[in-house]
Amino acid sequence: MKRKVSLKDIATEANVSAAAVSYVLNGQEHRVSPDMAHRIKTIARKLNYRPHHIARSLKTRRTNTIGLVVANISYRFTTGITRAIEAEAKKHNYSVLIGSSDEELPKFNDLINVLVDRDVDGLILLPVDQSEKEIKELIKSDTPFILMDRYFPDIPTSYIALDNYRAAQEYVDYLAALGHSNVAFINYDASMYHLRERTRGYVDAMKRHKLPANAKWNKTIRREMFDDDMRKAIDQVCAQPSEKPAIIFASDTLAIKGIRYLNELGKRIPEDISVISFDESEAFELFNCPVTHGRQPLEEMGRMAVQTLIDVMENENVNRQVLLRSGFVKGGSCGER
Amino acid sequence: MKRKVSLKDIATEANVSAAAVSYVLNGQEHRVSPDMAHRIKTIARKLNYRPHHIARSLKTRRTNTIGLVVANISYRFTTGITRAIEAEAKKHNYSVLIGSSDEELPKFNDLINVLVDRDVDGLILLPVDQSEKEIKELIKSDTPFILMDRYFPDIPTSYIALDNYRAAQEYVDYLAALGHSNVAFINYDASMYHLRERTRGYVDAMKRHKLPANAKWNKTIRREMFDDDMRKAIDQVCAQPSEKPAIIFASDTLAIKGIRYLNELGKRIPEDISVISFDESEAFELFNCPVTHGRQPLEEMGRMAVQTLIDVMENENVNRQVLLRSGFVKGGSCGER
DNA sequence: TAAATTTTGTTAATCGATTAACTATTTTTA
DNA sequence: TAAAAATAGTTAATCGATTAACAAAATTTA
Repeated sequence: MKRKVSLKDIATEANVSAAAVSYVLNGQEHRVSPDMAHRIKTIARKLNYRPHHIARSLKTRRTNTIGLVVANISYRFTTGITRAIEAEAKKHNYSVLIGSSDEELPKFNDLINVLVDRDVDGLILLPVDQSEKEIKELIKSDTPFILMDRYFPDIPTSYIALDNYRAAQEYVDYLAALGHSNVAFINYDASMYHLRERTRGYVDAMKRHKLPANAKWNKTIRREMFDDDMRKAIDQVCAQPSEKPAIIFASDTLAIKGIRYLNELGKRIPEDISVISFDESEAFELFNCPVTHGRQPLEEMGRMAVQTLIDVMENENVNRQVLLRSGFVKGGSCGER
Repeated sequence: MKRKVSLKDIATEANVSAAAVSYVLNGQEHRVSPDMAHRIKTIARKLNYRPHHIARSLKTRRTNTIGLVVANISYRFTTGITRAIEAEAKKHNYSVLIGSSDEELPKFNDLINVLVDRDVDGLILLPVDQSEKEIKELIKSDTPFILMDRYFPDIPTSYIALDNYRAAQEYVDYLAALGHSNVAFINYDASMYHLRERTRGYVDAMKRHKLPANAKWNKTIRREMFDDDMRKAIDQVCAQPSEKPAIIFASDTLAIKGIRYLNELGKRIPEDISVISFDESEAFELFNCPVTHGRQPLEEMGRMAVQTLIDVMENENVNRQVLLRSGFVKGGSCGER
């Protein structure tokens, strides 16, 4: 690649010092005469000057880059949130470096190190299960960061997340209002707080409606026994000799697998069973019945994440916790129509 | 953030010059005595030295970063290829900066400029429709880059893509072998070469089988009239008073929309009509019939893309064109079983 | 009018690492 | 043993931009 035009080239051409050029090109015009400012800007444009970020960063200690560690690049949530974050970052003149932890702690750590090594100015993290220790280390290291989608209530960090507790309650309320009294909840058995909040919301809402939320209805799936556990859970829910049941799936992956098994069993949705999924999925597109599901306010999350991170970067003691309300898309999978 | 440990800190502590430290830490150990090399490495480890990429880049003019411009971050193809590229890039000690053009030419140009401004060492591009001019400019600018998935046969660039011509023929052959003689092809009307190759493959294969590939069967959809054109195309295909037809959709988005409309029409797949999709989609997951589709060799594409780009970066006159063979996943949407 | 202030610049150090060019010492070769 | 070569380092310039500190000239103030 050819060498680019440098500040000095402009300075030479304009017969002034490099400092003057730097001032003019960085909003410090008032330090030189209007004439000179104009001359420099004209020449810069003529030579098609592009500032050399690297050199600037070396001096300013800022790279105008933020690091984003997502849980898995192929989640639907990821693509949406990435897009929103990049858009907002661009507005503030930041680029985004993305890494995917694939939900694995070692990769998560690696990525943080790589990004910090690359001198990102700050980090937006979707922490993986069991990463509390790492997050605490990160606080100590003085690296500006915020958590997103997932967080640890006991660790005082800034975060932007969904109000999962509230969303879960709303789903139960919705099903209860439709006359359901047998509402199952199928969740991963992960220790992640945002997932536990979903279960807590379910349980509390069921109690409030005086409906059962015991082990018969409140199910967990181990990732390493995904298929088996899912089958067992659904078999048990369907075995209850009572009125038409409903299942709330705590994630899209759970919903897809669950609905597939319900299909295998010949259960019709919503005639034989109602279904709600916490997240949406492309897989619902061609399903014979539109699936009622939550909708994460991705744009808003992305926007707030970037804005909050910038605040944190600019002011060490910013500490902001945001819980956003989930949207709710009524399909037909609860027999709505 | 705290100041990091610098080369100089190590030099001071070890009582040697910074140059010596630099040599030792960059595989030039032979320039100093084993003793000293050992002492320096010990101290570097003790102080937890992390090289300052920015400073290094300023001097070496390399950032060890490659830029990737995808067509749309939410395509399934994108997530897969991104993952593959990042993995391979990491092996070669490169980071990846990603941008999404959303199939829009102005965004595509912007992104290239942003990435070049950020001093990426090279670019992997999925060019958008009508971007020939920009690609030619890029060649002139001496920026190392390769094209991926899409390319322009008249522009001498390196590229990694699918053999779309061949894949389309294979689908026709497959349908013909199943006894189909009415095979429709539904494609976008875009001018992009990789899409035209799909149509060309279809037409040539139909001719070879002495089957009709005229306007009745060979359909195009305008993006700006997507729904209308799709309905018309499918209505016409279904209106042909003849035996059971088949449709090959030239992309997953076309397939999803098409299958939805077939559903609306009450057409059963594969009883009333056979369907093949060029690309796979998550949306097929919950469809009542597994959809027969192509499968792009993502890992291989990503690997070859990074390797080729590195070759191009290291050696100006590398010019490599690679056409990979698509995979083929037989579902049941052609009445296979 | 003299002092103080503002305007309009410049100079030079600096960020952290790389590397060509050099020196001094030791070892090898002929 | 003298010359050549290898070994073991160091010095100092450099990458491109930023910015504190300075200085000369012009303008304002008292």
